[in-house]
Amino acid sequence: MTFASNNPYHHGDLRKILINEAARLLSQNGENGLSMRKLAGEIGVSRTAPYHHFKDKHELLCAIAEEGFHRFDKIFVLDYPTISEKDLQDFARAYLSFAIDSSEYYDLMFGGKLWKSKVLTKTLKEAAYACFRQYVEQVHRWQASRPPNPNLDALRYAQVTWSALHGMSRLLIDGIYLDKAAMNPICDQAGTMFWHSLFEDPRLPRQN
Amino acid sequence: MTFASNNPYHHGDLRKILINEAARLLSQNGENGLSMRKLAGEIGVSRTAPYHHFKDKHELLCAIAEEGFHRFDKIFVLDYPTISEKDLQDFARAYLSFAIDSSEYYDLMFGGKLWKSKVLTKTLKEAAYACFRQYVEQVHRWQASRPPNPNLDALRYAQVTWSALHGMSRLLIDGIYLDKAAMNPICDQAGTMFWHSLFEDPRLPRQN
DNA sequence: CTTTAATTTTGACAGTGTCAAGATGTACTG
DNA sequence: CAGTACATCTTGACACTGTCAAAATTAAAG
Repeated sequence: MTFASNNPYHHGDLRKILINEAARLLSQNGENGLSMRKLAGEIGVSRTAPYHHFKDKHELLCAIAEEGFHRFDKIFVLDYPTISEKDLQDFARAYLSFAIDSSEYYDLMFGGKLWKSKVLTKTLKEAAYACFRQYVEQVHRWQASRPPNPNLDALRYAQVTWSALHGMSRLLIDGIYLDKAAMNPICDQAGTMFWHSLFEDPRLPRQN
Repeated sequence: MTFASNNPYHHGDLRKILINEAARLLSQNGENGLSMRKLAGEIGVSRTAPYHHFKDKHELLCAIAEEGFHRFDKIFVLDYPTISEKDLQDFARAYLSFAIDSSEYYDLMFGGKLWKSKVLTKTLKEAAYACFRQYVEQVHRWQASRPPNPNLDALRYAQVTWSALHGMSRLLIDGIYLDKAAMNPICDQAGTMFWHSLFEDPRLPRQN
């Protein structure tokens, strides 16, 4: 008889403990502060114990990233009845706030370290793509809330605006070119650009 | 008397050889394919020989990144007499082409690995910031070539558009959300957005 | 209780970055 | 030329990493 609802392991639910502790070490000591051995030591278990719950260090990181995506996609459920320029600026702020406040998660979720390997966990891939799909749908809803710009391909728009948010996040997190103190005006600028591309009036004369 | 113009070392100019070979290993075997020991072995020198030319592995990587920036900023010298929408799209293509074709350089130049450490080589910092300054000046020239949008802050605009290019590069290189086959339409979309924000006519009625 | 399977540990291996001491070669000084 | 000073390279060592194989421990099933 198991001694708790679902504790089929010696150590309680070691898998979950590993993920939590790993995430803690990660956000405390950064990328290089997390090693399999230190993680095991911190929990009080032998060096190779984690390998019975995760094939790899890679697989552990995938699990953490997946958890990150589940937290992240709460950002995309804000569908206002009608969208304003300020709403887009606030959306940018929300995206960047997550990226900065949970930068260790963000690094994992959108870092080449995981993605370049091409062997992402199936569940992680799903979580990641669900996030983007949700955003594309959001764009469709935004488009529908006003007389739409017929020249706008929603997918391309989603890709470019996401890229901008991602680029801003990366530059801010890594401390390249962008200063965290300037986050608000940058978000304003981005939101404004997003806004005008969404609803740009096609009857205007093109200037080129 | 030295036996060549500037060969004060036993091994020829080992420093330069190290940088070149390191860059080669990097673009051939990727980030993890470059270790100090393998690098030394490949050149045919002992494991710690490189440490007399670079204090750190970090410092070696800084040197490579610096070289990358010097190649990179050739992209920003294209100042057309007058700028068109297509020019901006082509500029985006040029940026992404460099990022993708020299992705190992790009990873170093704009990767958290170096920047997060906060101890960048002085020369690398200068090269990196010179690149961005050059772009800001480019934006000023673009603005001057037409009746400018008075609502536009050139610095903010440069930051956001660079972020977009950087984000697109990252997503493409890492294989997240963006597909390399779709690079052209994505660049078109980005260039169009950049264009309309640059010269948006302030006399138009805002729709919000 | 015995068998089976799940879980953890110990020991080992190859690889990493980097330091300290010594060896070797090069360049300048008398 | 001799001898000293310095730059460069090598050898040996240390602590750390991810991960495998085999043995030991514990829980579950028959």
